[in-house]
Amino acid sequence: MKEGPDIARIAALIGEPARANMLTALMSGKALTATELAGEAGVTLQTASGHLAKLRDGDLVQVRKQGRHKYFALAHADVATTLEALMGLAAGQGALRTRTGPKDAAMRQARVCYNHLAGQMGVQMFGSLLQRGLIWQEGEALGLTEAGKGFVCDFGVDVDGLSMARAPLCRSCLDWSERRTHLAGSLGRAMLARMETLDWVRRDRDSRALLFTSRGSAAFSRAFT
Amino acid sequence: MKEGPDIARIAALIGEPARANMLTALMSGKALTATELAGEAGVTLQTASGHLAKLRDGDLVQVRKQGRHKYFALAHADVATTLEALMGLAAGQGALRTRTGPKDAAMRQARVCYNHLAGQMGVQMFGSLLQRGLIWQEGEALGLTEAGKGFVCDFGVDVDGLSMARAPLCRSCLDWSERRTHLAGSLGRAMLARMETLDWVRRDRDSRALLFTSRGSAAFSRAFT
DNA sequence: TTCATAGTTCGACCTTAACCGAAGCATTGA
DNA sequence: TCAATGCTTCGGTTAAGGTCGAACTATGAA
Repeated sequence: MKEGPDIARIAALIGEPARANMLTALMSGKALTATELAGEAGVTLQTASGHLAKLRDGDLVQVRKQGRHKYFALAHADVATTLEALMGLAAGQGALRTRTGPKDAAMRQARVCYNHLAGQMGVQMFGSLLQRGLIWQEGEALGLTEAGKGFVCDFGVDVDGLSMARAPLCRSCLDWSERRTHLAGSLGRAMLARMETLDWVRRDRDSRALLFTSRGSAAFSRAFT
Repeated sequence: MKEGPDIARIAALIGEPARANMLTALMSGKALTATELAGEAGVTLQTASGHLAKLRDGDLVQVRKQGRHKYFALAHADVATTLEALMGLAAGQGALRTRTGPKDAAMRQARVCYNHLAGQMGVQMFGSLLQRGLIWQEGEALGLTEAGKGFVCDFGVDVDGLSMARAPLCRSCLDWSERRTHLAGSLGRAMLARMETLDWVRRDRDSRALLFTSRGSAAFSRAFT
């Protein structure tokens, strides 16, 4: 009856609509201020403040103070993974919030997950890298091969700089729409950033969807067949 | 503000202590009656009945009627996966329900997850099978190689019978204590069942812990080095 | 200093839902 | 048919917690 970790505490934390909206918004990977999150959740600032304090207590979000702003972000990648798992369950039973909006298709094709590429394109990239022996996978563990290191360098990402940092280079993340793994970790983040620099892809103003430019779309399928 | 699947609905479903206890109990893979679940959750039968109806509505559990009993089980493996993810978060922040009990160590070493082997031993078995090329993994997809088929047959599991069924043979499942993948799916279930038949391992009466016999422990490490 | 903006705290409402007692079905067994 | 058991439904109570207005504390800018 009372074995294992206390699942109810954090599930309840996520299970409040206002807080769930905030967390969903933070899945974009961007750090948002309390006021912005209040807007996302559709509550007043006071209410949001209370919620954010609870999320903080529960170690689901992380705060950075900057001047008179407070920037909130997901505490770590595991939180994003868990949220995706929950989305998988919710989507599986066809319980999309309202009707599936026009953005839904775009979201499934490509979107930002925490800070890396997810959706069909994300899964495609992951599969391509794996098949060509540029990354290896063993259980949950994931890494870049020597060949992969070369490839990523050519792509324009500073691998050595990334591997110096203490954050894991490669991480796997389960896609809620595709139910497949895609590439997360600091490399996943860097790859997406690089694609944005190359103007392959642009972020949608007010959703997590990613819009590939026609040039980017062609280049992407050439690079990750 | 309202994009993506409705995460709050099911998180709230899980986020009620009584319901969370029931779901945790069902992680054992055993189907339990309403009365048993009421006991697990520490509520009266009426209350439990209400909770179970909600879990049913939310497609988290599955019911089978048998005589005047109603047997409840997790709806599908994805639910178990999500629960494990939540446990990972909860355990990560050191929020074990009470103090870590005496059973905690045993649980981490070996326990039943839905219906297959989890914990250190589960991860060890998975790693061994993968390294010896008996199973292959690509993204979330997982399968048995030809060599693996032979191995499993020798072990005493009827592979052909399993592959006839429509349930997936191999599935990966993330371990909350080890943070690594272990083997789920009908094969994972059959492997555990076989080990029980061989009396390598016995189930703890009232927890998810698995207790290896001394003979079984030796045989296990010989089989899955 | 004075004003404006970002965020927190307090207090009072109010909705929601968990809870159990009691009565009601349904299935089984005598 | 009658009793026993397993589960569900109903009603009323209670507790928890989300909500916002208003007052308060920072930080920054004029």
